[in-house]
Amino acid sequence: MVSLTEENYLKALLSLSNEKGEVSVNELSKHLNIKMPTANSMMKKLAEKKFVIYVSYKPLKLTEKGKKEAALIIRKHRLTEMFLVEKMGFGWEEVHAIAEQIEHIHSVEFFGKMDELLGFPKFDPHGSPIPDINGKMEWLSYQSLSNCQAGDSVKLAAVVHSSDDFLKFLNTRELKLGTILKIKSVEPFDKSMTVSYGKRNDEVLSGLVCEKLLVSK
Amino acid sequence: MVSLTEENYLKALLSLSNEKGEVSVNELSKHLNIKMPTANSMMKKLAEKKFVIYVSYKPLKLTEKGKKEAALIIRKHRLTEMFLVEKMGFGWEEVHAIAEQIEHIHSVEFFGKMDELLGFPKFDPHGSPIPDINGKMEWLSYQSLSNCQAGDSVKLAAVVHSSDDFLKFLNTRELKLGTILKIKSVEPFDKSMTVSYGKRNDEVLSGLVCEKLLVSK
DNA sequence: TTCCTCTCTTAGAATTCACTAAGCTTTTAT
DNA sequence: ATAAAAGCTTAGTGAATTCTAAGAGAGGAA
Repeated sequence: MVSLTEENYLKALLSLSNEKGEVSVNELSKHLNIKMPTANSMMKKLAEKKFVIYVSYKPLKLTEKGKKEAALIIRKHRLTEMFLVEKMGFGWEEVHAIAEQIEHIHSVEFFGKMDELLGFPKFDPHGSPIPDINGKMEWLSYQSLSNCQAGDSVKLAAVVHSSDDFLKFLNTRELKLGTILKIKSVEPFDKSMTVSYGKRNDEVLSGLVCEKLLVSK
Repeated sequence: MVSLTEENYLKALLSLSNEKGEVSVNELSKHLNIKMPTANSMMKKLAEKKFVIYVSYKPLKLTEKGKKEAALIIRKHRLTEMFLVEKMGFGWEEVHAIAEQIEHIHSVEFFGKMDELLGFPKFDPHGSPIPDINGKMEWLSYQSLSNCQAGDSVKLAAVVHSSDDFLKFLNTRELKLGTILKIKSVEPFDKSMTVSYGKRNDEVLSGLVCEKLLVSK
């Protein structure tokens, strides 16, 4: 049995996992807005339950069991986001907070039905991959728009760490997943880019925005 | 702020309210599967929050504030049940357990959208009335099938205390809300009834079943 | 190397919500 | 009317999750 609180810790651990799959207690506690000692004792608890490998003064690692558990929660979150957008008419900037709650619902049938009604989607409304029922997730091979050059023509495939405000900003610029961006120029000073897409010509995107846009060629 | 636990107590109090609007601590604790002292101390807490009128050794009463709060939770529950049946393809016997969890989601927009997509339904899949956004609920004027007589022709309008098993039983007999029942005879000994409806003639319904079927004329 | 700082851990306490045991009040039955 | 039964309350406990305060370890700078 995994409590709601434990689920949130597991999800955070997976999101924060770097290439090494390691997360510091410090990072974790900041991400969850809790104090370090709280995170620390929870890690001992999750270690007892074999979700986490905990060694004093060492970074945290999810076990395979922990990764799967976390991926299944992320699956529920992303399926929900997709359902809210596709079947209920919400905007992509509105769904995170609701999915954050619904991801904790215990009902295989409920999420199975969502999956089916959506036609077994592979990605959520923000372009993030939806793990399958076994917790397997395709890792994205997208790159940041920041790493592209003038002259490149790329497709907007996903957004990262998408806050509501950032998504609303993208709405005002009519930037949606699938949009083809032609990079006119890159300003070396602040990494801002001038791009054209759809009916819009020579829109300027700040370096910060470009970093958060993931594209494929 | 009302916790998930408090919400469950409030909902139970409203469901158990009799004509007088009174509920005993004993009833409450049995209904929620908790021990009496636990219910008792929660009642003191809810009394402090002005949801309940608590007087030692006297039955419990919801305040107007408490009734509204409870009705809004029941609203979320019943809207969810309707959504699961109408928009997601669940059977009426499958939705209670899921709605029991989703009713605690905090999002006005989420339930507003459900309501809209459903066309502002007045009743849930079991025939129970859905309270409006202000917590106002139309009280049903239906009567139990048990109170009808041979010769009566009535419409199945709702089911009470509908356990999954009871609803599955109704499925096997093709008994749905809206079905017109013609009462052929009533067995005085055990109150069982012989009824005809749709393509079925002379089906026998036990007294227990008849009690749980609410009908209109 | 030694010290400073950042990070991590331990200890102790608060809150919420559950329990058992035992005492008190009200109702019911004789 | 009184005793037994049923229901209600108080008191003390425990688990889960959070916190603050303070001590312990690790890494970098001089």
